[in-house]
Order: sequence, then C-alpha cells, then structure tokens
Amino acid sequence: MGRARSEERRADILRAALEVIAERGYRGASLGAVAERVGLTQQGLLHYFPTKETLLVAVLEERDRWDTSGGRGREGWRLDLIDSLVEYNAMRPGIVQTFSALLGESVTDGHPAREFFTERYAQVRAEMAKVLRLEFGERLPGGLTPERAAPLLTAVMDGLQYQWLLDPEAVDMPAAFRDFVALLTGRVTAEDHSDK
Amino acid sequence: MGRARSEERRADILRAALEVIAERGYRGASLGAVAERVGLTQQGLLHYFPTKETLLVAVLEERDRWDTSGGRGREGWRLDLIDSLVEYNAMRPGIVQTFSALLGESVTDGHPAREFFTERYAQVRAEMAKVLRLEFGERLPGGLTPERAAPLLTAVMDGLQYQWLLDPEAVDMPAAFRDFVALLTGRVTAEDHSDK
DNA sequence: AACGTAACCTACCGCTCAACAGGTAACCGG
DNA sequence: CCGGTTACCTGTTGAGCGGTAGGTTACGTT
Repeated sequence: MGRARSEERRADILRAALEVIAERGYRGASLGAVAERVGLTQQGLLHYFPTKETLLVAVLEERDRWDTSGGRGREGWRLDLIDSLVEYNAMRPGIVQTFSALLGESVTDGHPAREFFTERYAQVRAEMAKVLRLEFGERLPGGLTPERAAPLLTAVMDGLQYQWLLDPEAVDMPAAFRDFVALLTGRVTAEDHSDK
Repeated sequence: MGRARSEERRADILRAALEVIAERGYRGASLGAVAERVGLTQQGLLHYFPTKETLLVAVLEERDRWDTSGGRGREGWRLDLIDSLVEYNAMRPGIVQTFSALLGESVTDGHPAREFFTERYAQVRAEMAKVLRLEFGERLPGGLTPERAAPLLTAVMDGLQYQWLLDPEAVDMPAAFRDFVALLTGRVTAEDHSDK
C-alpha cells in the first residue's frame, strides 16, 4: 500500500500548502515552511512536487475539484445553495483567506494563478447566470437580466470576503449576502437583524 | 530650492513604487526595481525611505490623501460622485491594480497594510452609510437601511475591480456598478446595454 | 571662504529561497 | 532473494533580498 501512503502524503502537503499560503500568500510562502509542517525537508517535498508552481497548481486544482463536486448536481447550482455556500465559507476562514490572498496576487504580472482565476470567473459568471435564468427567466424581479446580475453576485461574494477577513466583527457576511440576494430577487426585506 | 528637488524625487519614487507594486505586489516588489525606475541605486532610495515598509506606508498615505481630497467637500461624498469614481477608476488600471494587489496581500498574517485597509473599510462603510442616509433617509427604496447597504456597495466596487482586472473585456465595470446602484435605489433598469 | 548637511554612491553582510546533484534505505513485484 | 522503483535525505549552489557602514560630492548658509 505504498501507493495509498503516497497519496496520503500528497494530500497532507496540499493541506499544509493551503495553510501556509493563507498565512503568507503564494510569493511569501516558502517550500521549507510547507515541508516543515508535514515533517519533511524542503527537498523531500520537491520529490512530490518538482517546483513551487506545480504545488500551487495542485492546490488550485484540488479546490476546483472540491467546489465543482460539492454543491452542484448535473443541473448545476441552486440559488439557495449559493446562499448556503456563503455560510459554509463563513465557517472556513482559512480557505477563504487562501483564495482571497491568491486572487489579490493573481492580478500582478505573470502570476501563475492568473489564468486560473480568469477562467474561473468566466465559468462562475456563466453558471450564476444559468441558475438565475432557470429560476427567474429573462428578467429578475429587481429588473436585471441574468447576465447583468451574475457579475454583481460574484463581486458581492468576493468583496464581502475581504471586509470580513479584515474585520470579522464588523461584517455579518451571510446576512449581508442575503440582503443582496433579496435585493436582486425583489423580496422585500422587512426583517430586522440587529443593525449593530 | 534643494527642498523642492527633494520633494520631487520623493514623489517620483512614490509613483515608481506604485507601478512596481502593481506589477509584483508588495512582497514581490524589490527596492532595487523601484530605485532603478527613478534612476537611483537601491541605497539611494533608502536615503529617502529608510525601510521598505516606510515606503509602503508612504504610498498608502498618499492614496489616502488623494481620495479624501478628490471627491468630497466638507459634506462628504455624493452618490453620483461615487458613481463617477468608478468611472475614474476604470481609466486608471494601474492604481486599481496596485490597491487590489495590496488588499489581497493584506489579509495575510502580519502584513504591514492590514491595519490600513481595516480602518479604511470601516471609514468607507461609515461614509457610504452617511451619504445614503442623507439621500434616502432610514430606508432605501430597495428596502435596506444605509448601514446594511454600505458594506454591499463597498463589496461590489472591490469585487468588480478584480473581475475587471483579470478580464477587462468580460466586465463593463461602470455599467455593472450602475446596475447595482439602480438596484439599491429602486430605479427600475429598463435601459438596454448590449448584453454581449 | 568655511562649515554643515543633504543627496547620493560603493562595498558589503547575512539571510532566505528555489532548485540541482547525488546518495541511501526501505519496500515491492517477480 | 533479488532488482528496481519509491521515498526520502544531505550537501550545495546561485541568485536575490533588505539593510548597514562609511565614504564622497555638491550645495546652501553664514
């Protein structure tokens, strides 16, 4: 079962890399720090991932696998699932931090995650538009077309994450996101959360 | 007028630092690269800013000065000015890129810009809420209170910037932002941009 | 004209980092 | 039981980094 042990190690490394990237970003993360966290030397780590970039790519791919399997069936996401995704994220600050840090870095020149995020956004926007169209048709109650609403939905998710990461007390991320969805879908928000 | 020449140099350095940070992020930016861009050695640069961090702080402070003077009078922003700010940003990809990269990095542990962004967001949210209250009172047409709308407004701005930086063709940032404002303020959006 | 200070420079240091080279020990299939 | 592959290790290298030390030049002031 050397095979199994190897796969396990790889998974451990990816988990450690996720942590270190959350703490220091990709550029700030050192292979040594990741290796140490799984009880390897830096060179031992390079046995599994021959370069730093391949390690990053593997982290990205794992995330991709994760959230293309987690919440959609073959009919894609449902709107309430998007909602609960935000709640899920609110309980996983580590993961959110990793990908927020990577997203920020990725806009710099020649960053290895740039293509990943670019394609990912295109995908996510398309997926969101599909969900919205399925649920509301060509016009959402708020008046927008699915294609116009999709980038906003995405933007709100990301933007809220940054505010929340910087100051979790200051922003109730899931509640704020629900506010936005209510706005989009025309549900009048009469409910009163304690407006801090 | 050695004084003036010195201030000019400082300004040049800050401009160069802004560029380099946009291209490589703060962690990826080297003092040498900044220095080279203004025709100095790295040590010559250190004469003006004794550490890398003081340089970053100076960049941040300049930005702060810039946008606390640019668009507000003593009564603060107006909603339409926020709108035109987005349009202004759309013409300044360099600056947007710098601050998007920094924002992303700032969520990592012990980043020197973290406090800056945390405070800045608190400020911006408060300012936004104030503007909204001034214009709409306790309830926006969309149904939200100013305090609930403010984080969303901020989130949309930031989130759209990332999508736009990664793929300017894919997102019409000012138009998308106007869509959102329309949603917030209950103006029905009948206008049809070409929904590519 | 003398002096002090601002504006640089050269030289250097210690550190960290990703990656390469080459070895060794355990394990696994035949 | 043997031969190769897998899973690591030690050793090293070369580049780049931020920062220090200390010098030199030029200019502004008195």
